[in-house]
Amino acid sequence: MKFTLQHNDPNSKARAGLLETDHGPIETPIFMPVGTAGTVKAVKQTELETDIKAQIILGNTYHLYLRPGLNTIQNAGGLHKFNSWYKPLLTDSGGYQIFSLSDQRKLKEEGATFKSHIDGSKHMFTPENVMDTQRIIGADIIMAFDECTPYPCEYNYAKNSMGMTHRWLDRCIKRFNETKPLYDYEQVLFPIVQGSVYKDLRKESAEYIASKNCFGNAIGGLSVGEPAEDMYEMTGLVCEVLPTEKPRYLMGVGTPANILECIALGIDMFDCVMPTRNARHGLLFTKNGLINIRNEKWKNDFSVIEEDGASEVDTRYSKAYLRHLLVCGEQLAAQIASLHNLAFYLWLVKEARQHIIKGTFAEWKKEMVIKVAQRL
RNA sequence: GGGGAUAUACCAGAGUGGCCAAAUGGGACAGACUGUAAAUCUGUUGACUUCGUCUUCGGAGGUUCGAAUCCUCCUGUCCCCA
Repeated sequence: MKFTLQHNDPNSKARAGLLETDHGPIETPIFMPVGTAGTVKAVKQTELETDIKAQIILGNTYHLYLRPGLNTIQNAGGLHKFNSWYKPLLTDSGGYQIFSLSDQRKLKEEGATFKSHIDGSKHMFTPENVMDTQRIIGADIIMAFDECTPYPCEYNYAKNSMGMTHRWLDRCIKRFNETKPLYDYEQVLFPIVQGSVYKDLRKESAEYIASKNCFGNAIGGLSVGEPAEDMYEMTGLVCEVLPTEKPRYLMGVGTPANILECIALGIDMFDCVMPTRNARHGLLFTKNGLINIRNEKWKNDFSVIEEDGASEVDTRYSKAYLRHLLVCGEQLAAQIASLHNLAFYLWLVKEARQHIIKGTFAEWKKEMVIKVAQRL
């Protein structure tokens, strides 16, 4: 695997790069659609390739481990073969589920014990078995096992948690280095910076993570409810510390404006459920702002979803029709809206990349962050 | 023609003397959603300027300190028997 920095924006920390994997190239900055259970909800793989032009998607260790289970994934020959997605894959480690399923798990130095959200059965995740599991799933990029701290988070809790995440990282790296890919392509490990919203912790964590010299680095524990200003401050601070020549992945972010702001701070990779989940709930992202397509005002608006939209669905269907489908609870609504939102997100980062290459990113971004946050 | 049942807010449907501006569903209208326990969740849904006040439970009248609830008549709907 190889990461090449291609351009630096003259007026910000934004950069354009190329990440080359055995499953194909990824042009950064990039947005990675979330496909937790081996599927980007409501979107077919064909559509991911042709309509959305996704270059990499996510999977989740916790969910895939519980269902269908590792035997099935291994028998399939890994997740790429199982879900017929032959472009790059990234798996999250289950660290986020320590946060989101916090009432169903217990944390110890050894690892985390979970009660399955599906059947209540008990399971233990350790840095070692999470590495093994991600070998079996076979994502191109795998994530270290960490604790994603909640917000707000007491300083002492954040500090102790960060310490454990660091110790877990050492164990992840050890296990990762002791094992080999099960399939015939390379896998790389990204460690995760933690430290909540505390500058000294973030700096310490970033330095620790950087010292491990992994292929790329991630920032976690943000976009969990803190003010956007805190998220930007922490991201900026961490990007100052993380090595320039390696890809930086900001986990779980975010809104279109969040993404643009963080590209400007030097982030290369993003993922977020927002475009897909909000699509299913009727919120559309467009280059001119947000549309709650369920609102009555679209009932008789037969204009297309987005005139110069990035997806085929944008000019094929009217707002009134998509609203109708959503109000009726029709599955096609989720499909159209998800295609639209994801295509917009991919368009956004592609556009950002082109502006970085042209050197016009900063001014373009300034206008866009306002436009995309407007309510239509 | 005879007998019986029923009428409640946008719809369905509880409520059978005060705790009822009226349960619960649905619908409608709005909001939330950031490494997905989410095709989920929350709020509003008689009027007025909040506390509160006023007008509502087919219609008209009556009983009562007090009525969606009891009585009388009227109107509508449904069922059974001829």
